[in-house]
Amino acid sequence: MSTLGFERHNHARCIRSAVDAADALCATRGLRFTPLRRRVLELIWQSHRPVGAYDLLDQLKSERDGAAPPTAYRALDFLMENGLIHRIESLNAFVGCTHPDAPHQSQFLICTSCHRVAELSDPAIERRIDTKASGAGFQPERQTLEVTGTCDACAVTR
Amino acid sequence: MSTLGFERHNHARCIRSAVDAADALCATRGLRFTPLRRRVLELIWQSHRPVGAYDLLDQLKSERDGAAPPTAYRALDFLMENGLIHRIESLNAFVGCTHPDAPHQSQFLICTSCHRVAELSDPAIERRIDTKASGAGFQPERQTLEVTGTCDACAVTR
DNA sequence: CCCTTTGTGTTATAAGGTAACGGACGCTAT
DNA sequence: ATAGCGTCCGTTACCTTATAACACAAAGGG
Repeated sequence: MSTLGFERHNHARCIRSAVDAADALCATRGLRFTPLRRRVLELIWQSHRPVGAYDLLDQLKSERDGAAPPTAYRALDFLMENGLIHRIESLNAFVGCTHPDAPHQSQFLICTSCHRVAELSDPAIERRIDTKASGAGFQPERQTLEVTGTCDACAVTR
Repeated sequence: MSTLGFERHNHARCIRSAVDAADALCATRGLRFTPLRRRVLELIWQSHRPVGAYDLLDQLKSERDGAAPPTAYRALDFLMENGLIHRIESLNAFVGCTHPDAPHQSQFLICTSCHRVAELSDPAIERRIDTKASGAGFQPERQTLEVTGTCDACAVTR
């Protein structure tokens, strides 16, 4: 199995399960998963590549009249606050979260060749960073880890 | 000693030594450390807080005629390429590198209260991330680790 | 059914970043 | 010394990303 693990997965199912999970999560927490928010989450899940807010906005514009930057950003804010998507800081872009139920820090492998992204999700690294920061007298709240490089699918192709 | 360790340091010396180090490094590598580049490095080192490109530009404008965005960005690019400054991705801002001689990944503690920043510089974490990524078949090239939270000086004050 | 809260439409503007071209300056080799 | 070349910087224009502020609509609780 390759790094980012996207070779043969059923992506339609992938999208559906992400949206279903979001649905359930919002129901549980009493959050309003409005049509706009749902649609934005679907659009983000169209691929495993991070999506820029304005790319998203272009799609929204073609679907609903009067979509403007705040239309996109407000939905993105909601999705981020509730852990349904992550922001890739080094790309100013957004990607679906693969396990929104379990709280976790942002850890990503980013392929500079195919631009796909995978969550690393390593609790050991997370703890280690936390310990190191705390040991220095710092109270850590949020971690952002972004590793750029080449995924093995792309490495083979070269 | 507190987290970010800035209580009683002589900041004038701090700036001077950073610029001297840059000077030496450029001499060694045959790079042109022009007045503009030197000045931008000095401005970035005015504090241990990350500086936005446009804040920098405002200062440049007051010092030299016709400073425009490319004036700032070109100098910033040079300084980054040569490891003299780091970019804080989550803030779209730049901060001086505390040890430009030793190649290392970007690791930062960022206080959301005083906005000061310190390099973590933990080779063990760096290696561990590298190992984990490689183990997943990914060829890592660059790491960005940014931890936001509260430094102990700010924690006490609350 | 009214009221409050939350979400969205709309306009405007702020903040961050790059492309492209021309001229100036500093090398090096003749 | 100077011609030629490469790098650096000035300059203009423009693009991308993000937020502020205000008005209206819709949802949900008494």
